[in-house]
Amino acid sequence: MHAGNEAVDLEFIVQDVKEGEKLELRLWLRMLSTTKLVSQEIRRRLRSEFGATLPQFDILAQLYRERDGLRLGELSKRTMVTNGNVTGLVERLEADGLIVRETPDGDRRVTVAKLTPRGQEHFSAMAAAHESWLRDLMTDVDAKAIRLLLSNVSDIKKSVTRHLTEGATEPN
Amino acid sequence: MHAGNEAVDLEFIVQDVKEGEKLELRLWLRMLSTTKLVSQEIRRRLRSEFGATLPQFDILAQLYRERDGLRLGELSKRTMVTNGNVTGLVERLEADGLIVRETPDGDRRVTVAKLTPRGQEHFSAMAAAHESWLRDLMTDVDAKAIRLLLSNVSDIKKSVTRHLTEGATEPN
DNA sequence: TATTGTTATACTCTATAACTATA
DNA sequence: TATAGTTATAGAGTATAACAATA
Repeated sequence: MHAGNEAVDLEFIVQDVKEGEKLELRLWLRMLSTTKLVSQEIRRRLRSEFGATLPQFDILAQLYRERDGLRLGELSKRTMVTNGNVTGLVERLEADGLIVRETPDGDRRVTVAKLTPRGQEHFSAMAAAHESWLRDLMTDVDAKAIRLLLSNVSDIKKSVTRHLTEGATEPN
Repeated sequence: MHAGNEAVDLEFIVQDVKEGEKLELRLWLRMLSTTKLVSQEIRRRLRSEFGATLPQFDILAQLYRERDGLRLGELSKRTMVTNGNVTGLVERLEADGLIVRETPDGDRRVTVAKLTPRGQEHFSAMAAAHESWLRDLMTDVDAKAIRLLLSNVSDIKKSVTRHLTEGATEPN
């Protein structure tokens, strides 16, 4: 796919320099395609085996770890889904009987969503399957690399978050 | 949020073991949330500054690097978008005057999509902006970590791909 | 007035399957 | 018969903004 042998060394150098200038871009594209690959598979399985979508799974996961439930605004922040769209997601999950909405005494503007017993059971099964899918898909990656990735991906997230929040609040 | 001090050590150990058993899951969740964070920002900027979506950007990027264009089936594979949906994406881009569809002589079933001159110009500007957004967002991550991530994320992708293709073809 | 959610809207993406034209 | 694309359909997600109820 590349040019003849005579030019290999030069090409290699040139390519290396070029790549060195776009490390962030290359990493992003690689993360994006990898995430897309895995997401599509996970979404497919969630739908066929549990009739759920990824955003729904995300909502349930948040509520599963908060037995007392979460206010919709908080749910919105944690899932990075806008308020208006959280309403729609929560409505579908409520229609499925997996969660309920309650208005606590004291502040009637507030709505708290929490899992029903059936929702807990259902999510528990989903989470177990989900975890085993991932273990299976990543089985060739050694634990050391995963630990490293965990920390490095966190660093990326921190960097991005910092730049986004700074940009929003107009820093010094 | 956690129990009293007496139980701390035990809890710590238990949690460590638990986490040790779910490294893949934790990594996936972290990658997913990071990707979502970045994607939302990139999508927002692509839309507001270029009136484009991420899947559209992806299509254009593929065509940009193949001056002679690509058959829609190939485009479908590379972007991980189904044939039918590629048709829709390509139609919108053609309506915007960024690409054209042509049927080569020889096999009239085939459709090749390629960038128009205007599409090349437009994408060139998008790609430059895109690259600088990412450099900016990831600016706090050092080059060494990025190089490491590049290789490790590749390993993940390979592992996932292997397991998906094996599963599909029923291996030995 | 500010906050919490809801409603409304318009688009795009996604998945699946049936279908047409060509080979 | 197999292949390349298209069409059709249904359902969700996403972003934005206007709105109602409550504080």
